[in-house]
Amino acid sequence: MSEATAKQGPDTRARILNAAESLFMTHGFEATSMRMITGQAEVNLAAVNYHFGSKDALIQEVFRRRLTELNRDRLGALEAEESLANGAPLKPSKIVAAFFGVSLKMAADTEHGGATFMRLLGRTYTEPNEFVRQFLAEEYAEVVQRFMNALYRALPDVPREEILWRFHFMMGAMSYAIAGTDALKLFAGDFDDEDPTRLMPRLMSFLLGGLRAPLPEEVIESRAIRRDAA
Amino acid sequence: MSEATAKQGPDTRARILNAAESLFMTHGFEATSMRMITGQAEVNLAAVNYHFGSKDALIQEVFRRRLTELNRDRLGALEAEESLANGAPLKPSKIVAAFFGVSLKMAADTEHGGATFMRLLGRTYTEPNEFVRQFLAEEYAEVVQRFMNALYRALPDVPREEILWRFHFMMGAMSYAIAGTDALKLFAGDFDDEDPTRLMPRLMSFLLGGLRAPLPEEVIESRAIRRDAA
DNA sequence: ATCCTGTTCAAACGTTCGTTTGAATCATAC
DNA sequence: GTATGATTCAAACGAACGTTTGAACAGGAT
Repeated sequence: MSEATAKQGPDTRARILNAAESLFMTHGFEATSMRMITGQAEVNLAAVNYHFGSKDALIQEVFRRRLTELNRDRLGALEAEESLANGAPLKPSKIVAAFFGVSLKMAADTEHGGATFMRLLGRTYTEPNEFVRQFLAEEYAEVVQRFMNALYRALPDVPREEILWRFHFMMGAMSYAIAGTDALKLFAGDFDDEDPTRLMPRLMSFLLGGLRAPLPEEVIESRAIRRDAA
Repeated sequence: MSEATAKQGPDTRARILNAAESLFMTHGFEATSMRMITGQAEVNLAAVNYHFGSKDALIQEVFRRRLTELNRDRLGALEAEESLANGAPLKPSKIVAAFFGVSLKMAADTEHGGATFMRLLGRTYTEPNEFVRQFLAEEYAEVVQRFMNALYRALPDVPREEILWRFHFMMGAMSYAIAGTDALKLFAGDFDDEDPTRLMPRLMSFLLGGLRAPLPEEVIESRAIRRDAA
């Protein structure tokens, strides 16, 4: 063979990744067996270990494939705003829109499995599995750092710790929004699924409202004291 | 034996429930084996099946034990506010504080395992396991209905669908806030764990900011149109 | 002392898991 | 054609899983 990959009909590797992605979302990592994956992908049981080495390595590859693209798009959106701003601090709404807009865009892509992946990702932030968490942390490190710095510049009067927390809250709201309607139906059985494109403005309003909310009294007080001391 | 329960040293049932709760949080349901549970609880392997019937039934009991108390407290807090209000609609902040305040209070109780449970619960809203979701839905139905109705009364001008979404977002933010610092460290390695009692005011500011945020333009427009038609 | 009932215990059950193996199959290079 | 290296395949591996079993043990009532 010439090099790296290739052969057989509709590429075995991709078939496995797609089947795994979808099954992981439906059943979770542990509850998804190799036999379920290879069955749905219509490949031989041994194919996973041949192409990826192990089940754990397959899980990593499922995330790597998508996260690379997702985080590249997020950084791209941020940099586009930054070059528009010409060195001035960005508006918080632009920063939030860059990060979460890209996420929701992938979540809306039902054609190429983006929606499936984002729901899987939302679940995985709280995943107990140690090495999955470790891997996510590494993949996210740079992007989060960049966005946090943009927010620090945009909100110089808000304590950094407070911004960090609120970013955390925003991630939670988004994850639920995407992981989704399932959980919503959990609250209201009569809930209509309706047009998912309306999610973006809804979520954005909520996130910005939360981000710009008045600081809790404790924080205001402690800052006032610190200012007095200075 | 007289009736229901009892015998042996430090109650076998409770030992199993505590061990299971803690292990489920650390490893997830599927990755936690009966042998791990009975090992940590220092009881015989067969004790789980004897006392609970099956692993699935044990999972249910772990949740039932805590959720019954949690939802009773939530309803209690809501009713206390309602009786204070004397029939007038409650302020949204009071409603939100009743629901999420009780949650955070349990999350702050590290003495009796409340913290462990709340982190487990946060993870479980997005749990793939079908019957766990089904069970959660049943346990939550009444409480959520009551709180939603209170919010409908408190915010008569906001479309009910919008309130439902925002409640959903709030649940997400809270879950992340509790499930927690783990995920936060995922974003910022240098993050200090610090005083968890400060979480409550932080989260409450964010939630209320989000809940009271201006409606997205789409919604405002569609309401204006509807009003014109009327 | 005897029986009864609730509980514990060690051992085993059958099933399913992730992984490994070695032969079969295929496309290309010579 | 024949050799070569990549891929597929059916079958098996040992380990771990949730559950069941039947005997052992406990305390209270008769």
